[in-house]
Amino acid sequence: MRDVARLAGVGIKTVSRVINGEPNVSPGTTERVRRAAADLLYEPDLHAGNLRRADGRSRTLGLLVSSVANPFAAQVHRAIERVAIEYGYAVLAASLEDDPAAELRAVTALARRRVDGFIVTPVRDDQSYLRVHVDRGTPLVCVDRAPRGIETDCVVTANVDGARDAVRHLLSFGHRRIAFLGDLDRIETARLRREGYVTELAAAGIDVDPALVVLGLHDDATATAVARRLLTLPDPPTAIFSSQNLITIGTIRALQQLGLEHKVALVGFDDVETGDLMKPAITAVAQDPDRIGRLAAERLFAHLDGDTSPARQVVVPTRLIVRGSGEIPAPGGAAH
Amino acid sequence: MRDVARLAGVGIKTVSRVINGEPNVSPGTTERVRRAAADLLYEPDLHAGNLRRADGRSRTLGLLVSSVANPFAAQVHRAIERVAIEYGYAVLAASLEDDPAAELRAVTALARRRVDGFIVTPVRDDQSYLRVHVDRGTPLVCVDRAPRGIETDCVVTANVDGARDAVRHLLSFGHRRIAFLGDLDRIETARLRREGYVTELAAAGIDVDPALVVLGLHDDATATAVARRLLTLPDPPTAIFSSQNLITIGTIRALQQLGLEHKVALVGFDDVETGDLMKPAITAVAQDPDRIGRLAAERLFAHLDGDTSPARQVVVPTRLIVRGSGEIPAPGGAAH
DNA sequence: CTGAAAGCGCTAACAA
DNA sequence: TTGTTAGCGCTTTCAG
Repeated sequence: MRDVARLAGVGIKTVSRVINGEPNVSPGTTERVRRAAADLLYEPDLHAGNLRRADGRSRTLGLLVSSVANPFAAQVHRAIERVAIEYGYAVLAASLEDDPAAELRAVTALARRRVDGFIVTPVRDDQSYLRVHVDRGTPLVCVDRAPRGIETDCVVTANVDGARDAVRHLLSFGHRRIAFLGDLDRIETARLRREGYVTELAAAGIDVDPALVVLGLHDDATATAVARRLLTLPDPPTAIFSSQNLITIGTIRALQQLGLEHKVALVGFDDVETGDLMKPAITAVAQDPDRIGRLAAERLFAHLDGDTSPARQVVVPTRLIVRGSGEIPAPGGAAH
Repeated sequence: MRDVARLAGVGIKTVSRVINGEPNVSPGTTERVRRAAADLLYEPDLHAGNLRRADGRSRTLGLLVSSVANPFAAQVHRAIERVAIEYGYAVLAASLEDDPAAELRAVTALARRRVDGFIVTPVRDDQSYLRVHVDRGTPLVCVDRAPRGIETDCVVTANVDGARDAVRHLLSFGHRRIAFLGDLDRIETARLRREGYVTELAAAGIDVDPALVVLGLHDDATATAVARRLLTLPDPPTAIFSSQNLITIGTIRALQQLGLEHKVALVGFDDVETGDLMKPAITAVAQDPDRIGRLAAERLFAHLDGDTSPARQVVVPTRLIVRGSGEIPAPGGAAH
């Protein structure tokens, strides 16, 4: 910057003014400074400026997700990035892979890089440790899962309602024996979807058969094995509600292996891309990652802009996509 | 930091030493400083330190990809992140959406944040503008596409060979009329895959029928329309090579709509997730995003560690996944 | 083993 | 409209 000032024949502060578009610089001077900066390929150091700048903003925000490679998280990420760019922000993203220790490490790493705000998918039992950062003026918005131990804005999918929709849909095709294949129960979304399943069955006056409920699934291979076991039970389910993408894929594989894909109904939570290309096409409860990401980012920037309204939870509705696999009627069961 | 020093009853430099794990601090002092830092919830400011630190490293690297939401790019991203974490690095990612202007904007945004290195998927015709950064000591590695106008390390998929494999596979099932559905020709990977298609046909003594080659496809809806048109030609192709994920999906849809999915062979470049669940299951030339990302990151850190070996291009081989759609023989054609 | 002083690149506050 | 001085939080250098 000093070099630019020297080359332009001005003081260093004038360069600063031009760089930051501050007023009270004559057009001629502005032009000379610009030219000098271009000649020297000068690139201002944002972080150096922040050290002294009144707002001290790094114009960078931190995002913690399950994995940047997870399609749902990646779409949320993209939506956040779109909003961030509008505000001149860059995004530092970190993958947690559902590891509580990783959550802590990532927050520290981002805090040391002085991100202006956090968007976090909670993994730990307790997010109260984040209060320090919020109190210091680094706002926090949670996505996909509600935080615990701290009151903060949060944007989540309508997990319970979505699951109820799925189960109600299956019930309407006469199913009474509906299996539930769920993820690790310590994951909030998994718990809520199971809750929706139980609630909707109860509302229909059906007792949950524990033999048809399997939790703790986390990958498609295990899901396939479990689905195969359920489907070869003496009294098998006539329909399956799979509560997560990989589980749905594993279940489809099991159905195909047993030649049951046109006999046993299936509704998955979280849409399977290319689900419309399978036979039968997959009926699914689709989430709206784009909207979730956008809303989360907007809440974050609202806080950065000084909004101090109380914490609120935004619930983004799901959409049932009817494509075939969920409309297979129960054998001998009541019609639609 | 001053507060921590005061609370611990030591000088500010001693705090710095403890924080950075420098030697020559007595265990007792170290402990007092640690405790004071914990009490005050002190979090060192990485950027402030870099201002004076000899290596001036922000321990942050910049990644430019087509889109963080693109499954291929997201997997590359995750692989890079894994290596980055080993080195104590965080990743600033930006989506370019194949927009040349976005490439420039993103590089500037990251340069101002003083990333220590760039991993870039080139979009523009020319990357020579990046030489400034390289000369200043910010290494650059390109992924997925080769850079132009600058010599730098680069990790890419074996596009030509992969395409040749696909076409050779189809030829071996007696096909002579093989259609090519390609992306925008200005995208390097699209061009190379077409080149592989042309080369392999030529090697088999077959002239390319221009009516069977369609370029400029970028989404599945257009691909569906184009595939339908080709398949309803008076003299339609007996096999299709689709050169990109979305195009493959669009082509499958067209085949299904026309009831031709078991009649016309299909091989796609870039594996379709859940391709094994379709009927027929989709034969594909799979890329290896994990390896690509890992290798790119390793090259970058090698440079950061002082490696000054000349620029080299690393080509990551593809793998043909045989699943069914690619093994449909040509009608009346020679057998396998 | 420890601390004081200088300065990294920049902006705030003020003076000219 | 412009420049000067101080200082952001930290590390370097060097003296104890």
